[in-house]
Amino acid sequence: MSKSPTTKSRALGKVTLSEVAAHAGVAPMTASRAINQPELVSATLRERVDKAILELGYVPNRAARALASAQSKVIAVLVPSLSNAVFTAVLAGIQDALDPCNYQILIGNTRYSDAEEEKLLFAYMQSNPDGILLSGLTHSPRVQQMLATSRVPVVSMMDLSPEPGAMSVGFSQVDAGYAMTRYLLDKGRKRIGYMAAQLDERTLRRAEGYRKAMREAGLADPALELLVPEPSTIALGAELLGRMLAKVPELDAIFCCNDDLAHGAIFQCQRRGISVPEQLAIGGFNDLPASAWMKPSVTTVGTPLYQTGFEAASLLLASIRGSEVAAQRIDLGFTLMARESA
Amino acid sequence: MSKSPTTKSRALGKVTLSEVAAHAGVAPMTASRAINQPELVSATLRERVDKAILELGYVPNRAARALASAQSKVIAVLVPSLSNAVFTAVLAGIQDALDPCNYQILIGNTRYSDAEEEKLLFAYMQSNPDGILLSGLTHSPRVQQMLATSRVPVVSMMDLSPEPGAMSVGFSQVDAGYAMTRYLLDKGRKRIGYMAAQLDERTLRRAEGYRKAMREAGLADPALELLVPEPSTIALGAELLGRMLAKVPELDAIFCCNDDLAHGAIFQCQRRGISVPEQLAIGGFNDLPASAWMKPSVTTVGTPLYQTGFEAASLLLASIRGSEVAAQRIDLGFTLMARESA
DNA sequence: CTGAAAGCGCTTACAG
DNA sequence: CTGAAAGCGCTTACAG
Repeated sequence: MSKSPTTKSRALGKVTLSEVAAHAGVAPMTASRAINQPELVSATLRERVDKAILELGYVPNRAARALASAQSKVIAVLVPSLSNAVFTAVLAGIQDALDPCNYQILIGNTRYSDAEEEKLLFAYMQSNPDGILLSGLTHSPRVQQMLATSRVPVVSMMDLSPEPGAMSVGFSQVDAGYAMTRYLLDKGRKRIGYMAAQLDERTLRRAEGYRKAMREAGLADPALELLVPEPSTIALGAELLGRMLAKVPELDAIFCCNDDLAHGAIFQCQRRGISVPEQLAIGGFNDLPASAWMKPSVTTVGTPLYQTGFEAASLLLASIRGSEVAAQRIDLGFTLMARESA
Repeated sequence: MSKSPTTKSRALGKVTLSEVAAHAGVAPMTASRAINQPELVSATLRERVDKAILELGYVPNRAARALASAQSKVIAVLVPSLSNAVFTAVLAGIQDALDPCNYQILIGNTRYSDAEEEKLLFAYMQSNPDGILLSGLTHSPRVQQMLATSRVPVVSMMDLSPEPGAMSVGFSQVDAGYAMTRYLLDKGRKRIGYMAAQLDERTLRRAEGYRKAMREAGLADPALELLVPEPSTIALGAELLGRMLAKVPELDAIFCCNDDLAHGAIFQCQRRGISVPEQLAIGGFNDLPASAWMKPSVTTVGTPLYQTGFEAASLLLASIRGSEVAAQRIDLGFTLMARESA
């Protein structure tokens, strides 16, 4: 009550629920109900409490509520990158799905690193999240263990889990890789290269699809693959185009594991005077905004990014609420966007 | 102690500090110290506690700690967009600066909306953040009021505050807008258009710089400006190029308020057979990755995105720690990148 | 260096 | 519909 403001007290010095209650002439419990379950409070008292809140400028203390209720109202989201437009699109979907529910979203950027993912997950676990959204299917043993121990609902995004109990939302990366390769094959291309960076699990699964299609066509050749661990950028796409051509001069098509690489490869072709698609067909992945507008426009695989985030968050919400979860595994599919570059 | 696991108890059912302490044969206080200030605990006890933590799989409860210590170890960051590469670059800098300090970062996407900003800030205030990072200088009265009431340290990013006490990190948007216009003028261009989207405060300040330069050159003409409120995209850049040209056929240069618009405008020129920069010079803003690689490469203004985030977070940290904050206003400058498009 | 007591600001679980 | 009691899991502020 009478703490001198200069004394370093352990309290925040902010307005508390009790003060609101006192101001409104009710018990703290009633003030709490007026805020969280107003329908259980008589109109008169509810108004008195609302007035007190406004007059005092009351801001609820989330930590206290979390501690008392054992519910954090926190959802943790782990994505491998924020600079990659792919994941910001997924995040937009998540935000929209979660927006009405008043959850606090913890966004963690793992930077494609298992160690970072472990660190972030451990940090987030301390907030007792009500649910977790993860990118991809494969995680380190320690991450798997933390998840198993906590028994928090988890939804995986961007690929489909083969495990029966697991919740996942996305599409088959293998099938999508296969589809693009098949498309290039159908266009009559024979020497089709696969160019990939980052080497995350999705990139590798697209490579599987590529190999399957090439094998079926009797055109498989390891020399056609160029996979590097560096982060995927336009600059890298430009560089890899050069290396690819040096390795396989008779190349007639390239499937880039994503659009950044494809854009870089196309810019490089323009600088070298290689005509796309006449001399070299180029396919990308994810259909980033520039792909539709570049000249030549980029043939690529349209993927349900926003929707993946939206559906994954919705599934997680349903699971948190304990309602019967219809589909544990939501296949959103993909679309081959045939344009000018291939 | 003996709660049946089927009973819905108010507790989380997780291992607590007290259990760790009991397991290690010490008081809870000692276990707490072993975790937070290990140097104050004897080696023997420290090891016993560490062992107990491992064996029990203890995860600290952040809410309890926050409540008891009146310190949240949370920093809230509000950015107007996540799909815009500008802000993800800023975020990367923030993450790197904050990484060693074990803060939890709350990333809020205001979507360029004052209402959203208010909503997010109010939600974040409930977590009692130790500090706040804001984008831009201008905010709604309610946001200003929340900030003032809370007395939480705030650092503004992306522009320089004229207010003496305020902390800000960025560069002068007006000066940068002026510099690009001056550059086009120096190239001998006369009918220089300004094309802008979103109409956020930065876009408007760049417009001020543009107008100043045009006025000084005696070439100012309101007809040369095309400002629209829609979000900035490549598609919009392509569309605005058309509208601009229809309005001012003799246009010989365009300053686009950002690179997305510039890319769209250039793609549109390529589709219409307009040569850049011969017939039309095009300048952009922010130096996104594609700008260096496109053909023609894009003349633009390089801005210290990552650094802004890094320095802003560092300044905030210093302010939270109460150390003498050297510069309240950090001007990181900008760089005109002269390339092929202008 | 170690610990017993009290309290942070809420909500749960009961009563009435 | 309203409220008094107890407790969530930690840390502060004191003692020893």
